Amino acid sequence: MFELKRDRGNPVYLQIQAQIERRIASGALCAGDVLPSVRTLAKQLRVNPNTVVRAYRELEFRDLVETRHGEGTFVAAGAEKQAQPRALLAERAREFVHEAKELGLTKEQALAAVKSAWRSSGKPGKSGQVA
Amino acid sequence: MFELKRDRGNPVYLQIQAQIERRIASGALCAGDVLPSVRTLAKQLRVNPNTVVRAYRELEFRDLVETRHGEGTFVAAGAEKQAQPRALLAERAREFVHEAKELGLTKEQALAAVKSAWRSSGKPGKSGQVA
Amino acid sequence: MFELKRDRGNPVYLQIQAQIERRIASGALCAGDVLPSVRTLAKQLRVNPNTVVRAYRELEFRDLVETRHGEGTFVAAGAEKQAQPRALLAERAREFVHEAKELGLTKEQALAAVKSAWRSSGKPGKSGQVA
Amino acid sequence: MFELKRDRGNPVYLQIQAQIERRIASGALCAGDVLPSVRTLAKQLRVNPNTVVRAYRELEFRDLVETRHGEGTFVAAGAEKQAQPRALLAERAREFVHEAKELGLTKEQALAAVKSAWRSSGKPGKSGQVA
DNA sequence: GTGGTCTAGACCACG
DNA sequence: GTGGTCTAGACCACA
Repeated sequence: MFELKRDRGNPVYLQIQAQIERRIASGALCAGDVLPSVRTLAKQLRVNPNTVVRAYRELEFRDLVETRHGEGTFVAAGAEKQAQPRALLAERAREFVHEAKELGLTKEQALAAVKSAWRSSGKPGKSGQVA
Repeated sequence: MFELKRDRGNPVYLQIQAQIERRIASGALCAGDVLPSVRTLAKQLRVNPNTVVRAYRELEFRDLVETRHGEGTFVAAGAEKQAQPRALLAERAREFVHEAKELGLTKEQALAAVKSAWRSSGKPGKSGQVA
Repeated sequence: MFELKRDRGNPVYLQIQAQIERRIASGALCAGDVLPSVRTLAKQLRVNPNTVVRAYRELEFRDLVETRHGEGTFVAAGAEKQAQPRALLAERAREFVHEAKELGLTKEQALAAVKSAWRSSGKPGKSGQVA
Repeated sequence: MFELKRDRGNPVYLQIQAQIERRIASGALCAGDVLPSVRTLAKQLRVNPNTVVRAYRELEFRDLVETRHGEGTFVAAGAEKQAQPRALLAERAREFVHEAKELGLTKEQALAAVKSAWRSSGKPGKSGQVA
């Protein structure tokens, strides 16, 4: 379900945070849904539980999730209002465009790269539900 | 000339490296061109000279630049062969697409985001062939 | 300078946070002042550095302090506006009164306890500067 | 009858313990009185019964209450001698004063805060002698 | 030197 | 079982 890139300059806990945020934004995770338990996710990602804890804590700080002691971590009510798909994507699009320009590519070339990547990428999970 | 984002999990020296690499790929920097001196660039970016040194050192290790003692740092001959615009962009496009799908967006929405970002982005620097 | 109580149900990192917040509120710490370095404070309090890091991070999240990588942790500009002495004390006063009432004490007895504690407590640090 | 604050670093079972202790100290609970049953209190506080059990167990360990199998939990004879209102309050007063000083407040300001909190606080429960 | 991230593993609180 | 706090100690990024 989750995927991590273990490279320099891409803290694991931020990757976890970002993925959860995107799933909330897409509606794949809805208010009230349980997140995987800290230990479960840690095991799944082959990561230290503390790293997951940290990701969850920051999401809680931002009111995207809430934790109930002894029960688990849940998507907070109203979380979908804070995690807007368009806004999250716009930022990434900006970065992508910036780099494409620095590489001296034309708009067409950049778009072609996206289309190509879209084709070769597998079908998304249940996020396909968004029209 | 250079731009830095000072946020968590985005090492400055990697950003410097990446920007230089992209300029080499785009042809904005050609074999034999001088890079700004360590001190100059450090001052310009308001960064510790050691950070620039580190970026240059790794570029040298990858044979993209070469330092000539007492003269400066130059783009290496053949650097453009190692820094392929398409390859560099493809990786970013993949990431972009992956996130867009996680956000539950359609291909059209993703492309629209790129087009929009392209429009609202300023003209590139001296990155040549972009009209 | 700092004091910790190591008892159940009083997380160390929260105590550190609270003390720093109170010093900002009192003016003992002003915008721009450096906090003790993570390692220094950890050693002073005989606590694990990570515990201090955690306290500092949450303060940063609340914009009470800001960290400059490689330089240190500083009191943020405008921090004094967020840390209001009266507000911080009012909450504690409420708790104190609640417990005093539960103990069946009169207002006079409660006030007497505070006066007595005030007398037997040492002079404060430089927080005495506030009139 | 009981009130809980569900925040970080304020174990529920300790809050229960402390409240019972204060009521014993105040005379609101006398030797021989029955405490609410574990299940009743658990339901009332919307807490897991085990948490109440734990609070009662520690009170029993300190000889403030005693459990009679099949009958319930009772305030122990002589409990009032161990739970002294003044002593319990003195500790809290010390903490309160310490924080007030750290906040740079004067004695008068601290006392005013207590008086104000006293006024705005509701009448206590059955804690007797408070007018 | 500074702060940042991560691991391994212990012990506590709660259901 | 769940999450929360803390430790000891490693390695990285930055000044």
